[in-house]
Amino acid sequence: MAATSHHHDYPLIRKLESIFTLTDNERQALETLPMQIAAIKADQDIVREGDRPSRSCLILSGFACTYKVTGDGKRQIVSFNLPGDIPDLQSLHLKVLDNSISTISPCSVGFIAHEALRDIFNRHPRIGVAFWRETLIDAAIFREWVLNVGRRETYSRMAHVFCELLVRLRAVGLTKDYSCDLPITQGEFADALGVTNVHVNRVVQQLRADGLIELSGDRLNIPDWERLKQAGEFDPTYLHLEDEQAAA
Amino acid sequence: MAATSHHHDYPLIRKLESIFTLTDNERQALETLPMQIAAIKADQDIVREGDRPSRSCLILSGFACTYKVTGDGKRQIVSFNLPGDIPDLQSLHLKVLDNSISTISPCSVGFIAHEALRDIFNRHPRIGVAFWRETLIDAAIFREWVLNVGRRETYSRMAHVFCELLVRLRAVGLTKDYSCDLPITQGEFADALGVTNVHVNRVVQQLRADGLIELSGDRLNIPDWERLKQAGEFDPTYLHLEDEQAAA
DNA sequence: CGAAATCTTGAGTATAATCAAAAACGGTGG
DNA sequence: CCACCGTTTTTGATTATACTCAAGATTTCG
Repeated sequence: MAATSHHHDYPLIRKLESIFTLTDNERQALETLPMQIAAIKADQDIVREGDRPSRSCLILSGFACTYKVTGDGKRQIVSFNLPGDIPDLQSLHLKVLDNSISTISPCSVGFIAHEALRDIFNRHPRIGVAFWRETLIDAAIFREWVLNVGRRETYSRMAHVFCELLVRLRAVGLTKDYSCDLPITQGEFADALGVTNVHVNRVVQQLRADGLIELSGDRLNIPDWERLKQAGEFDPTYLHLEDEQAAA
Repeated sequence: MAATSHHHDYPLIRKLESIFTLTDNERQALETLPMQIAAIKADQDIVREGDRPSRSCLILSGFACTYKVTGDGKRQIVSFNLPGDIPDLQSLHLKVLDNSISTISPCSVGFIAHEALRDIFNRHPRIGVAFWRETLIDAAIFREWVLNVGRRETYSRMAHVFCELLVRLRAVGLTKDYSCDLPITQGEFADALGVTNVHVNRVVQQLRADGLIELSGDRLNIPDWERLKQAGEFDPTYLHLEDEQAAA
């Protein structure tokens, strides 16, 4: 299930290009970044809290999540990881992982050795800065997540998460208008929002009844973006998308 | 109230030295990092959400916090900022601030121009990495905060915050055994934990009654560290302190 | 000393959790 | 294609946790 590959990763390069124009050298360095590609089934841990990885994982396709667990086994998802994300990039500088990362749907994942990352950062400092920036955006998402979980009621909280997911998916080209694939169960949303699956279900039904979302199976459609944004108090500034289009 | 200064900042240098040994050159560069020092009263914003700062602030003394606000004015503190912290270091690479930073107690703050930071990182790449690492630890603290707010009941949540504060203060030499100054009101804890001040009060009383904390005025003492740790499920791994002493 | 902020207490209410079970869905193998 | 199984979604009834509102006590600070 694993192969070494030297090839593009479009979602990642797309994200970087929204910040600055890559030189040919930089682009080529990224395209040939050595990467071990693996297909991973749904609901499998990619890395676990306590690991001391010597590589980081780039999500090539599929949905994953970063999570932590309390002593009595309650899971808290602290962010969803989408194609183009490198959810454990921090392990480059922090020896021990303080969170686990699991797939939500089947994923294709590229493992990049820390050595290769240090090497490309040395040779292309702007790429290093761009990757630092990515970790800063992750932190911004965590901050917003704290606000969401700490201070918004569940109705608004759910609306907010749907908005974030749509905007982030659009930034990597995985939406069609206001629709996207969303293989996230209500139980997983519960773990992300810090509530129970029963409660998520009731709130989802309200959102549906209010005409803010259409959610069935793996598919999300947002019939009224403005009202959903308003319900979730969603302001995409914290995602730091340079592309005004993507943020709108 | 502002003066330009070229001098040490012990808490910051101390934090960096816990990661690796500074060369004389590196140490000197840090000690002479140009910095505008300002004394700021309690409960003043240092920077505000939406700002586009051209400098970052280093907390030299006093307590501050990073916070965000919901549409209806509810505040969520996403982390406490202690001496040695640079809570808006991210503004070096993210143009727009997505959070505000306010003092909690009177603070001495050093403003460092982004230009000066870029310069020192160019000349001393290891310092750049060390600062990147600091932002990654901030992110780790946010993750733990999400878990705390999302999945722990208030009793445990409070215990956890007291543990985190003590360990972080110890790392910068601001504790004496298991005591420290803690100029944080119950209302501020409420904003940090996502509950009301009334509820914080009731839980603090329980923690006191159970002999886990002694809290009066600006002073915290922890009579039974082991039990408090247990109550808060506190594991300091996420703080990524290299110094085993500090983490214990 | 006096004003303002902070902490404390109480009573009633709202939000969400828990427990339990039924319905719907999705994928699998015969 | 259909029957079956496990998962996910849905519903209902009860309970727990934390909020709201309001007022009083205490502390802090000028």
